[in-house]
Amino acid sequence: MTVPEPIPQPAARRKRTTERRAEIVRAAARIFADQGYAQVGMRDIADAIGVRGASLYHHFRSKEEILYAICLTVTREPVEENLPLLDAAGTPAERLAELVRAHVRHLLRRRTEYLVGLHERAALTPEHRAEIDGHVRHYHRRVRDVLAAGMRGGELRETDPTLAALGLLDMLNGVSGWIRGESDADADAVVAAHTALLFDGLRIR
Amino acid sequence: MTVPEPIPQPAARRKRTTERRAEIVRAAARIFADQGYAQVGMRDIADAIGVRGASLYHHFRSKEEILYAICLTVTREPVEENLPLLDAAGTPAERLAELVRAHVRHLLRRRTEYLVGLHERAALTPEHRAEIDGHVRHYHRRVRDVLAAGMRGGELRETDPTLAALGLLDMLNGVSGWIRGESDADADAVVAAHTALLFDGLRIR
DNA sequence: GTCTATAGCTCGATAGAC
DNA sequence: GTCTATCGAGCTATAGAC
Repeated sequence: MTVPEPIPQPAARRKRTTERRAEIVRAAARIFADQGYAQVGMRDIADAIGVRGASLYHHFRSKEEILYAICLTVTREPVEENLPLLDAAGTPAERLAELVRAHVRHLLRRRTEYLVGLHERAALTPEHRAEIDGHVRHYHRRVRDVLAAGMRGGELRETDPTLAALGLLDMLNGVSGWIRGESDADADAVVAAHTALLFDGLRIR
Repeated sequence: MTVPEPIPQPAARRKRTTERRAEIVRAAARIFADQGYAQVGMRDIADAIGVRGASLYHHFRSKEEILYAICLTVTREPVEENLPLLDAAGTPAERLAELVRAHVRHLLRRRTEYLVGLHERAALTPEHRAEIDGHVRHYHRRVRDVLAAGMRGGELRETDPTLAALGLLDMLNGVSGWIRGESDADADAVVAAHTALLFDGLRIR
């Protein structure tokens, strides 16, 4: 019998699809964050992981789909991972404080993705843009509703819950612009300061 | 005698340089905010004001110089117009509250410029980038110093003044992402809510 | 799964007439 | 100050070999 041996591919040339995808997204986020989405070419991303530009099209249909993957990381992931904390035990203020901690920790873990996902949404297709905006609005509404519940219960000061939720989330997302470090402890230093600022305010009374 | 009459140029074709510059900047900010700096071509900007692309190069040396002009509006202008309020009479908290009001009012007047200037700095040349970042850091330092003065004087709660200034400015600048309206009164509704949030906090004590 | 090669565009910027 | 015309560079994406 003459069944031909399978030709072994050079190991350096193969890589499992799923990890390659993640590698591309991570590299792209890094470069997009530094230079801006549209200034970056597919060749730049390919160079960063040691392949040719054309090879990226085996994993993503377009450059925009890479951006879409980054945006999902900073919108759908927080919805799935952080919002359940708002359904846990405790008062509204306690649950909100837990969300703040989880939000900043996630933000530090995915810092470059936040920098891109917060600033480059204009480059998404209308369909992707609509989905991403939907996640953002969902997150905001849940925060607003917990704020409103805390006000009804007498735990939080009466104010417009929509504006309060916008202010709170703007403050938290702005952290991605300047936070340094890697660990949850690095995040928690910011969490302590911002939680005190948000709940107790600047002024001594 | 046959002195030739000067040929009158069609009025629609002439426009004084300074107002043309402002017109270009305003149109560019609008389109950059909608579509992102790099997605927009010089032809798009030219179309919006009814000229050909080449004509823009009589007023600006490059597309980047238009972006630079926009960024100056949202960084140098606040330094020049808002920071003097921190030197006025009153306690640190009172002067800070005046700065918050002026900041949000300026932000609403130049809303599209803020959307661009906050998100597209990566596209500036290194020299322009350095100057813009310098204005931003200057503004932040002055806010931080007033916060620190308020803490020393016992008017404000003790906390890291650098983190507090970053949190405060992130909250204020985030307003550009969702505020609607035109007038100072529209701005002041947000100012009232955010000032209460920043100074008194969410929690009832 | 990655490669070479290139099609097909679009864009920023310039030259020179009016 | 604006125009027409165009250069040359750079880009995304595809075709097809390996």
